[in-house]
Amino acid sequence: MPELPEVETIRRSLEEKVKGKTFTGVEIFLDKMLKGLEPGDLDEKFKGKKITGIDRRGKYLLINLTGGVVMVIHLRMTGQLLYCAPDQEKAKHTHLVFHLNDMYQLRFIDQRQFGKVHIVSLKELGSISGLKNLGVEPLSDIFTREHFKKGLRNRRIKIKPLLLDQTFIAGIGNIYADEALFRARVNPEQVAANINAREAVRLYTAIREVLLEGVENRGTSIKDYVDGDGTRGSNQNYLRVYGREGEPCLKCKTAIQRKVISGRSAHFCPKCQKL
DNA sequence: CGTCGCTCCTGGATGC
DNA sequence: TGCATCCAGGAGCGAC
Repeated sequence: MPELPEVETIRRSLEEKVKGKTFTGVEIFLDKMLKGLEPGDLDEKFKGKKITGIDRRGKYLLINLTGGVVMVIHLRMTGQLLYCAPDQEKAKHTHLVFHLNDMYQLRFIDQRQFGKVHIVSLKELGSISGLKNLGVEPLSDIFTREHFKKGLRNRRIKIKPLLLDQTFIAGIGNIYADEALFRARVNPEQVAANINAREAVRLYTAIREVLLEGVENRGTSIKDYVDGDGTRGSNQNYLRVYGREGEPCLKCKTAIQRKVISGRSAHFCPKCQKL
């Protein structure tokens, strides 16, 4: 579910609520969702730690605590992280409840149970392989046209699965990949190395645009996604290809196609995005 | 190393 | 209505 714009929206909405607050305890309803916190290190690693800020890397949320402790959270497909009043009814699939000293709670909810919360010391951060191997942040200054063009060189993989590869670029998921490819008029099955300079620049620009607009619209809420306050985003109203199979292309009226590429559904206009 | 297919789950939509 | 099947926004893992 949540891709870069959604995770960034959650980060912003949560940070203003919990920054400066202190954790007082945790309730664990499903063991496997929480990693790195044994009953023995509850006090040392968690209780009494104050939240100093929240960062984002790719689709990971990093909640920084005093004492060099970090909560690393990945929401995968259906995860939610909600700041809740204590009397708010517990939603189905609430697996972890973190208690704060303002009596409010940070709740981790995840229908499909693919998400994960790690509580680690700074020196253990490197043991989270997905985080360690993340690629460039697409909205940062070091992600340049040249950086992107270079990354395509010699890659025999199709461009769509490459965009989804988090070690290539961090934070793009299925929705924004399809939207970026449509705007750049690049076919999702195009082999990365065969993308020419002009197309590469278009795709580079499109990636930044769709992600930035996604953040401005506070994320894409198709099914489960809400921010830290439980508020839905509005970017689903502006999607041009994702979820529009059979509907007319907004540019040429050709029916949008859906095709499984590398195990993921890709949505594209067969006329505007010729191979 | 690069690429691909399978897998972890629940539940909503669809088909018979 | 009941039941089976397919599908979903992600990514780690083993196989080749």
